[in-house]
Amino acid sequence: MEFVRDHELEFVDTLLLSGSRKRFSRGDLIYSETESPKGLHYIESGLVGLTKMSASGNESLLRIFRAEQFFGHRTLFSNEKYHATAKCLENTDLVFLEKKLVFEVFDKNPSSYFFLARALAKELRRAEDRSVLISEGHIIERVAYALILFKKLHPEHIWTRTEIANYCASRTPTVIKAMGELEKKGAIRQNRRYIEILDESILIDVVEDLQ
Amino acid sequence: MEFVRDHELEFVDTLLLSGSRKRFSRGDLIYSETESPKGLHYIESGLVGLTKMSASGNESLLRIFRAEQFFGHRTLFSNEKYHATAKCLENTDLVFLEKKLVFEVFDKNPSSYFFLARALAKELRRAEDRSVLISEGHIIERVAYALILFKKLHPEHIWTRTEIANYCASRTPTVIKAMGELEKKGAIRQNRRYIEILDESILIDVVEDLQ
DNA sequence: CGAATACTTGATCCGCATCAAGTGCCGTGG
DNA sequence: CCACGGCACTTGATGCGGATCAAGTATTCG
Repeated sequence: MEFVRDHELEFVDTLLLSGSRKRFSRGDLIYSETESPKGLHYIESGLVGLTKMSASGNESLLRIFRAEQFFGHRTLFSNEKYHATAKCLENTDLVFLEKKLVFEVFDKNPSSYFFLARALAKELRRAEDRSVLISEGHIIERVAYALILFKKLHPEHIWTRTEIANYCASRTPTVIKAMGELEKKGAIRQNRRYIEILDESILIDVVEDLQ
Repeated sequence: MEFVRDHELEFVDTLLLSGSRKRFSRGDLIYSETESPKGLHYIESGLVGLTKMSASGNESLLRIFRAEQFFGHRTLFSNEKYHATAKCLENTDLVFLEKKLVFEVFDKNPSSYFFLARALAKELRRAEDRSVLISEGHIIERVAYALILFKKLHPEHIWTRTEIANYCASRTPTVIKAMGELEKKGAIRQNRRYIEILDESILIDVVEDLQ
């Protein structure tokens, strides 16, 4: 969840002033599936992924939160238990905001729930777009789509092949082979773990070809 | 979107009084992808599916709305264009609520956006649960899951094999074969188009076995 | 009663999961 | 600052689940 800059309101600052700060490392869990929310989380720097594991070993990467965004809001305000796990994709500095405080501040600010609803609406669209993608596309399209999306939203992060696979509902070796194809087409260049997009239009073509 | 009974407020009634009624038939489109929302829709009776098609002919069934629920809310309040298509799964009686009116009534009622956020939160969880399901499960689990869900949420509807396939990110013949398996296990009985669940615990086992 | 839609079954094929056996890189701790 | 342990990356071989195609039957609705 991110509050739109234009409308950024003092109540957000109020919240952040009263939070407690903590540093996490890549791989650390912030919260786990089935736990009850104790508050809201805000990212000062770093990257957090919302993932859901299955016993068959598949880990889905459902949502990604970056610096200056909140997360944990869906569960907190819906009065449920976490349905997925929040895990650091990078070393991350977090601010934790006590549940009681969050509700106080939100209830005092009439527009807060409107912004919350807007954020959830956007996340719902993205979740449904992703589910259409993974339910029909060939793997090369899915990877192309993920690369475009990641470049746009989280360009600073070094995406591992496994993270891409988890987003694409595929597996590491398959993603590596697909990226080999994309490199052959001249769409990307791979240099060690770094992925450079040479020609985004080729990626877009790949995605649209079969959609 | 559904307003919780306990909290059902007069503003909902206010809205519905000022709406215009219209009857639709199975298969009719209420709105299509890329259109701009003109208002909010309410179902008096019937069933509406939110679907997204791809040129490759796959149709994903993303969300299902039943009697006494609103739909079109995600797009209306997020100020986007529709990302999917609303299509009647049964003959349906709708109430259409003018955009301007909806915003007036919502803005006048402080709790309205809270309920909207809660509804979106629930829909987001369901969307993500579905995406985990379709990204990892064997087809028999997916069908079992869909049958449990449909029985719980929309028991009155006669679900076609194709609708189930669209929800499960699969295809009609595959679903038919999976349902044959489930019938062999004694979990369900099929009688023409009607599907009877004989032993839900078997379905649950199937879902949990491989998860 | 006829047309459209839904269901069914079997044959074929291929994309990708899976497995295995490496190599390469990198951060971290001595 | 270097060595080493743990990830991340890579590649090839194999097998299978389910998509696809096709042809036909059943059912529902107008």
